[in-house]
Amino acid sequence: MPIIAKIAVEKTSYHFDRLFSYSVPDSFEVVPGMRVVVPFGGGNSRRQGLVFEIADETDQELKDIVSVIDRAPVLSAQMLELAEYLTETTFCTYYDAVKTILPRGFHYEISEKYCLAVKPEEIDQDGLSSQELLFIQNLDRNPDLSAYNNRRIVLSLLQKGIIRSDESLRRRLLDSSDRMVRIRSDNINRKFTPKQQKVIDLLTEYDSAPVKEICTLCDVTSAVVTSLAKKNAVEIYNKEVFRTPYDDITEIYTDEIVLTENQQRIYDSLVEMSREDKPRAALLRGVTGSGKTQVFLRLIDHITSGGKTAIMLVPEISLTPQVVSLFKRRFGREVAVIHSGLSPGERMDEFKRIERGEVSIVVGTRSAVFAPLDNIGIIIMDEEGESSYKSDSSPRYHAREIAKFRSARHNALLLMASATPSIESYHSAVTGRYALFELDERYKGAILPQVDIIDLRLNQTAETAYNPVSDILTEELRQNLAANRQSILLINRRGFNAFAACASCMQVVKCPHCSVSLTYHKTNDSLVCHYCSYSCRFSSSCGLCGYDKIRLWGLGTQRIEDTIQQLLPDARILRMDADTTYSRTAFREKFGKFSAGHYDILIGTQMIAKGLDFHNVTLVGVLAIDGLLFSGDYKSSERVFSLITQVVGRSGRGEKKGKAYIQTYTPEHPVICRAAEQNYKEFYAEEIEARKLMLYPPFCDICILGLSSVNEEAVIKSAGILLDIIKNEIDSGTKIPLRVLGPSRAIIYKLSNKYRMRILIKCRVNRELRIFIGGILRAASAKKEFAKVTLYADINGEIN
DNA sequence: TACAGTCCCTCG
DNA sequence: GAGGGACTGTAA
Repeated sequence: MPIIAKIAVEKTSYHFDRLFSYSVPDSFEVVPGMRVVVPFGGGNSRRQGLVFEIADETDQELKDIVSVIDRAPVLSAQMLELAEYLTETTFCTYYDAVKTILPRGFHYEISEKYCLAVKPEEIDQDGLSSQELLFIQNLDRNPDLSAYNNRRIVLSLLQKGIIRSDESLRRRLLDSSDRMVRIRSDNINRKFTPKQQKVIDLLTEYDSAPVKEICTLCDVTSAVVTSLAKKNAVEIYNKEVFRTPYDDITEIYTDEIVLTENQQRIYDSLVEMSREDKPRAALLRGVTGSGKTQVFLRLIDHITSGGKTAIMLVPEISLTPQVVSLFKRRFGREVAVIHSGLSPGERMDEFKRIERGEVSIVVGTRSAVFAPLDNIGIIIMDEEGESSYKSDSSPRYHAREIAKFRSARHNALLLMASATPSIESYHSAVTGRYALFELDERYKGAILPQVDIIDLRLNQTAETAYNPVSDILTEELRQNLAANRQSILLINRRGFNAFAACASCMQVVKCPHCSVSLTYHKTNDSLVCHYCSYSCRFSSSCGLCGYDKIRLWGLGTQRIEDTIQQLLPDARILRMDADTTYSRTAFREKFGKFSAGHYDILIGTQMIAKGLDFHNVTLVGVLAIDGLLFSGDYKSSERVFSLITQVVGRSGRGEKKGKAYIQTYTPEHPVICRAAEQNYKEFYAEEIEARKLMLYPPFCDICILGLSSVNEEAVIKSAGILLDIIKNEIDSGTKIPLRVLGPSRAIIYKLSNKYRMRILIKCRVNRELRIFIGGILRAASAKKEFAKVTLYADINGEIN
């Protein structure tokens, strides 16, 4: 009975995706987790696939697997289970799930090339169309000719036997490898040429060696080794050389981590929880600077010395280089680092090191939650409320959900930590689903900064009323500068002015491709779209009314930099935003310089708010945060509270007490007030009431069905059809409780020339609901009206 | 009668 | 997303 393999096939679309069965020819050795090449669809085009299951029952005629890519599985049974979980919860195809888990470097690209199957003079020209003849002529000149655009011609020529396919797998990225040779002991008693014998002698001694080395030692060319390989006397293989990032750290610090009494108490309880050997979840809320990292290090020390492994998730590596180097310094080569800044090769190397069990600790961003570790004892998520843990492109997973799944499979402890946990997580903690731990004091006796609100409507004289930086804050900056201490100013908008508008007709200058206003950048005197990067020369004449009255309004980082420089000409100012700091290295370098005291004032967007310790910063100013409060998303309060708390937390981390000021036009806003008080519990109490009232998470889940298209009519029409499908499904007796809102325009209706609509469903996410949503997506995307429309489902993502 | 265009279905 | 079959309209 032929063996059949159930295979995830690449390049399928969601509405017909599933595991496809193929029969495995006897000559192939195939186990789950291996990648194979299979024929797919009517044209039997070659596709990659990954074997999920092997079964031996056979019900029907199946196509054969064409070839096997891997010699050993690239995904373990547990990782396959994880892939299945991803497809079910994020509505992606099986192969997309595989691609998400495997690093890019693993992906092959199948290129179908063709060559002539007969001699040119033997071609019967009369039997061919002019297009076919042209194809053959081009094939001669350009054998790489893509079959993609000429499918019909290719198929017809294949059928006539004039061309044949010359299939090859092209790997996007090759292993960094050395060609190695090893002896095959069963075959060494045959006769060899003198040169070959020399090689065999050397290899009997060393067993294996790099080809290069053998050739040098025996003074032969690699041809000798190759011919030995042909005789099956030796085997040539590739040795992988591992490139480890952050390898520059050589010294390992092993000194005892001293915990404060509170830290110790929490550590002890967490150790106790981890001993239970069943999945547990805990939330650690610790104010900025309370030394959560020390607790993490001790915990991981404990877990790994017990033979288990650990995953440490951080929101963004470039924002937290200190955490990484801390781990590297403590655990050395036991640590693998995974994040988006790695080259594909580096990523693949780290993946392999983890898979082979060469490391016991993985530190990384969102995708590190897929690290192929075995026997996981603990998963830690630092800054658990950060939005970067949620993927905003397919598959739209949340690292927290994946972490929960994995901790359940491994009976591991999941520890979430933050100064400002997400409302959902804190709710789970106070209602007892997670264990709750709190650290309300800063480490080493440092105290939280005193925070004052500056009401921009008051406190200003007539002349200074329109200054972007208030008199009080200016004076504080001056004093801090005089005292030789550093200051940080947060302004959540890059560029010089926030927008440009005509003073005559009051129209705001908008991006031609997006429904957002353009931001003025002084450096090149241009208006820039922060969403699609469109830019144009600034002109003061209004395109709509013709008057020469375009004026600039609002604040950006550049404007603040200019203003401060004028007010405090002696200050050394560093500006950090996406314009000045586009790379990881630029980021690290700038932070290093500021830390070393080369600058007095740091001005930046939210990228400066997180993670780092500056001991000489004693003043923080938050400018123009009001806009963020009204962004239309139910998470906006949470985001603003967290951002203010984090940036304010940069102040007074050393021995000197810190101060912070929040400039605002809405000083009575509860979120601003609670942030100024640094009172998370009160903020939570107010916010949870609002969520309950408005029926937002955690009191329900929100599923967004998003549609986008360059064709405005198509997107509006398909949104209507989507709503009909949902209504039909509900009428036909679905008992799932849910509320459907919309369709409505996305907050940014037009983005990069695509029109965007959405339908919002308030519901409770469970298996039944996911099947319901999956069914709707399948039903919709199979319809012709959706041909030009991109459709996706996102659960508890940002409402945009 | 031959074909191009279109709709719709399937993909193992 | 691509191929293929069935069906339809149209030119000769």
